[in-house]
Amino acid sequence: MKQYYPKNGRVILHVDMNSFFAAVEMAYDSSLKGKPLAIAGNPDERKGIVVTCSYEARKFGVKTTMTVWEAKKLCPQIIIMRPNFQRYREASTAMFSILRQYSNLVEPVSIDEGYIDITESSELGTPIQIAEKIQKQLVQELDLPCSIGIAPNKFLAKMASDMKKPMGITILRKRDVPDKLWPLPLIEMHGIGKKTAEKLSSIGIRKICDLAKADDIQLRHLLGVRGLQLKERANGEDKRKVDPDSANEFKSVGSSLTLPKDIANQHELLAYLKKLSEETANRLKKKEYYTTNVSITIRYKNRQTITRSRKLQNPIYKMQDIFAAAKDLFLKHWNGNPVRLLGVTGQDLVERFQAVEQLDLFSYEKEAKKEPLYNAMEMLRKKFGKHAVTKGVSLKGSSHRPSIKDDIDSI
DNA sequence: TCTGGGGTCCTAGGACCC
DNA sequence: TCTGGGGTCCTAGGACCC
Repeated sequence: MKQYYPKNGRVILHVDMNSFFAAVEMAYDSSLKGKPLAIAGNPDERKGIVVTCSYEARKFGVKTTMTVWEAKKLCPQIIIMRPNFQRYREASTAMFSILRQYSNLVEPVSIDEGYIDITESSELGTPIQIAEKIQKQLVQELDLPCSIGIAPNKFLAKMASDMKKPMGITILRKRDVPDKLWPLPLIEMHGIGKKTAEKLSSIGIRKICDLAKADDIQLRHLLGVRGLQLKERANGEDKRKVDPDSANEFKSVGSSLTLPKDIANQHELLAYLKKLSEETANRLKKKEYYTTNVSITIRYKNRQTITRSRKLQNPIYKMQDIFAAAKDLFLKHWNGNPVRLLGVTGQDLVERFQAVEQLDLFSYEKEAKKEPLYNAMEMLRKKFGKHAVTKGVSLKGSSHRPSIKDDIDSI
């Protein structure tokens, strides 16, 4: 049994739930089982797209991101449901708690997939036995199917889980790479999308084996450092660790909406912007984050999309503050044309307890503002270290901070 | 009858400081 | 008076993923 757990290697599983949203609905209502089912974000046939569909629907050619009307054309008897995110989150939580029975090192990647480092789990069986147990348990306890990849690193595990669906278990060892990975077209590789595949195709790189043997200088020129990283992956190398904490560390939180129709009326648009600010504020609150950068997205009728952002002097979390910043950006950058989509996002997040420290600094700073500047900075450095002064707050802007709070205008 | 909503990471240029 | 170059921050946009 020992040979499955090499001394210098790792054993990583990638668990990928099969057509997750549709499967959860089927587990919830067994009368849906065996039927073509699609989950679509918007019931409106014109803009609604398929988020997930059952394997029965896939037989008709229905695919993710297809519009609802296209799906209905291919499969007239298809059942369309709106997503029940609460239901999916609960199923996801239950799924990950099962995975954690097999190792502490579980890294959720999204609602329906994650990595498990089972290098230290040899007492539970061979990697294949563990994968089989997990698969069986997920079906027995949650009635949910999955595919599992087994490999010495995350990239290969991810590629492996994709190779057999649904309910597959695939091993991809380093020595399997030339036979199993290299023949695949580049677009199948995790991390390579349409644009990158096109770029690489222009220099004759079309399969993963071409990338594995590609010239470093040429790759760097074409794709920057990312190109070299992709080449490593194509050779089956990936040193990224399975990090159980990564899912808790948010970089941004936002909310966006494709409007029911294209809108050019400023008051209507501001009303939507306010709603989106509220949603963003609620989500920040739930996650216990403050934001120090507000960004807006405007997509016009012709799908041209711009993002505009503003770094703030102090962390904010209230809907009114977020809306004021978003409104300001919007009025400054909207060109007056009909808008298709609006979004509001908080970036450069700080955890609440850190944000409170920073807010304290601001009040402290106000008190100290009549003091010579170097003096105030000295005091802050003494209290919080250099990092807090240079990274967290800017003394320079304190005397004329944008009066966001005063800028609120009811609409 | 076209194409959602949630994210992450990377790059590049300009401003500014030393 | 003229000169270089490195480092960091901010902003905008692109590509990718589920």
